[in-house]
Amino acid sequence: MTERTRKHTTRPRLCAADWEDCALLTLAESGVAAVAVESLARRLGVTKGSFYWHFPNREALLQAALERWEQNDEREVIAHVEAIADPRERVRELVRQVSHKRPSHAVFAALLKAIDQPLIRPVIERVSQRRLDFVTEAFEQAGFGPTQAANRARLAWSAYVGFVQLAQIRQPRMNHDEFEAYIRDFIEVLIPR
Amino acid sequence: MTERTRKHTTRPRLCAADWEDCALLTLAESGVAAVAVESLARRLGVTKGSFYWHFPNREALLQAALERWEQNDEREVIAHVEAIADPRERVRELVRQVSHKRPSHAVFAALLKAIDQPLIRPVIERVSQRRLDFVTEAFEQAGFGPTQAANRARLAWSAYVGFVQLAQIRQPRMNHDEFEAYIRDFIEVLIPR
DNA sequence: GCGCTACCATACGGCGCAGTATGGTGTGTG
DNA sequence: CACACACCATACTGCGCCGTATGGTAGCGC
Repeated sequence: MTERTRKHTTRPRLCAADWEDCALLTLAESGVAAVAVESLARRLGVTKGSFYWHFPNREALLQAALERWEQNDEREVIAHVEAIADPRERVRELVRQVSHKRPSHAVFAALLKAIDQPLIRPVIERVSQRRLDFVTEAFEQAGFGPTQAANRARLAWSAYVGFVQLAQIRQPRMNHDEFEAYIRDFIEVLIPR
Repeated sequence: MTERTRKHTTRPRLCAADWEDCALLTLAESGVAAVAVESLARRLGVTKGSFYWHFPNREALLQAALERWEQNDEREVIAHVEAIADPRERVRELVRQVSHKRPSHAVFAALLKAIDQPLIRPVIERVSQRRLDFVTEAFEQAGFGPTQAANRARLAWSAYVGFVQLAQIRQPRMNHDEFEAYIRDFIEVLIPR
C-alpha cells in the first residue's frame, strides 16, 4: 500500500466537550435513547473507559449537552431574529429560520419526543415558554390585544411544533415553492393586513 | 380470615384481544417502548409464556394492536364528524372532539414520538393523510380555492399535532374557558366570516 | 371419566446497556 | 530522564428485555 502507515496520526484524545458534541449529534440523528455510553464510545472510536473519566454517568452527559444546546443555539436564534423591527417581518423571519431545519431543530424535535423523561421536560418547558413569549410579544406589537395575541401565538407555536413533527414523514413533502407559498399563507392568516 | 378463599374465582384466561387492549392502554400511557412483553405480562397478572402462545413476537402484537386502533377509532372520529353539513361547524367539532383527548389521542401522541420506527411510520402516514384530506375538503367546501384550502388545512393539522405534543407540558395549562376561547379564535383565524 | 386442546408457568440462553475496578500508556514538566 | 497525571483499555457484575423449550392444568367433547 502506498499510504503511509503512521500510527497515532490523530489519536483521538478526547475531552468532555467532544462527548457533548457527539451526544448532541446523535441526539439530533437518532433520538434520546440513542445517546448511550457504549454506543457513543464506538462512534468516537474509544471505549467507555474514556467516558467514565469525563462524566460520572449518562445523565450528567445529557444534562451538560442540553445545557450547551439551550444556551448556544437558543440564544442565537432569538438574538438573530429579535433585531428585526417590524413584528410582522420578525415572525416571518422566525418561521423561515426555524423551518429550514438545521441540526438544532432536529435536536428540538428529538427532545419533544422524550418529553416524558424528567431530565428532558424542564428543557422543553423553558424553550417552549421563551419562544411562546417571543411570538406573543410580536403579535402584541403588531396591534393585537393581549388575549388575541396570546391565542395567535399559541396557534403559531403549535403549528411550528406540529410542522417539525410532520416534516419527518415524506408523504406530503413540499418542494421549495410550495413551502414558500405555505409560509406566505401562514403569515397572511395569522397577521392579516 | 372471613373472606372466602375461592381460588380461581376469576382466572384470567386471556385471548389475543386482551393483549392488544393492554398494549394500546400501555401505549397511550407510557409510549411505544413501554409495550414490552414481560411488562405487559406483569400488568395482566400472567407470565410471558401466555403471550408467546397468542403471538409469535412483540412486533406482531404491535401490528395487530395498531391495526385495530387505526380501524376502530379513526373511522369512529371521522364518521362522527363528517355527518355535519356546515364545513365551518364540522372543523370546529373535529377540533373540539380531538382536543378533549380521550385515550385514543394519547395513542396518536405516543405514535408520533416513535415515528422513526419502521413499524409505526406507515400508520402515522396513513392517519395523517386521511385527516389532512378530510380537513382540506372541509376548507374547500367552505369556499376556499384548492391551494388556499390545502395550506389552511396544513396549518390546522400542524397546529393540532403541535397542540397534542404541547399539551403534555403543564406550564401553559389552560382552563376550560381559556381553551374554549382559544378554539373560538382558532376557527375564527382559519375560517373568517 | 378420559383425553385433547387451549392456555399458562418455569426455566433457560442471549443481547445490549449502565456502571465499577483496575491496570496501562502517552505527554508534559521538573 | 523520570515521574505524575490525564486519558484510555480491559474485564467484570447486574439488570431488563426478547425469544425458546418444555412441562403443567383446567375445561371441553365424547
